[in-house]
Amino acid sequence: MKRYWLMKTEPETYSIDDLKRDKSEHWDGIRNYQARNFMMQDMRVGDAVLFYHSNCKVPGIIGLAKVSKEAYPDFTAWDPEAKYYDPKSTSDNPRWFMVDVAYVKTFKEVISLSGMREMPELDGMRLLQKGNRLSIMPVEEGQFRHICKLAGC
DNA sequence: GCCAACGTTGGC
DNA sequence: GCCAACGTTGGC
Repeated sequence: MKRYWLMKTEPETYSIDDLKRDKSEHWDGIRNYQARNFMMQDMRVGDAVLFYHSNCKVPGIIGLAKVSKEAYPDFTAWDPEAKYYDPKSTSDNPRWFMVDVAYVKTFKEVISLSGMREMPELDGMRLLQKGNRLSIMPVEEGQFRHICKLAGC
């Protein structure tokens, strides 16, 4: 069964343009167990990913990507120089995992968070729930289709 | 830059 | 196992 996801990133750190340039990239730095478990247990190659820009002028969904490699250990956790170094994660017993994500398309216009809050079709969407801080979360098929339709894809 | 919401850590 | 303290996320 194909699944649908939303993945957040700060455009100043890694934007949709960066992914377009790289074509496919490993999604390192996830240090939250819920997000990790989604990657490890549920993400499969070919799953669709809504690409979300956070912490910026107009937060919202800016494009489409897809999972291009299933979960494997996040080796950046082993690097003492890396920003998300975690001494409790080792190569023998990795604590953190990542998937690879491939570029699909950039939307002509960002589908803003505030806009999505106005859409009755998206009622109950996880992204819109109060206090939500997950950087990786599942999206229901109907919600995904609605967003795709708006984006013209 | 502020701050609400949430997750994690660690003392007890 | 409780919970206070702390750190982080991310909208505004």
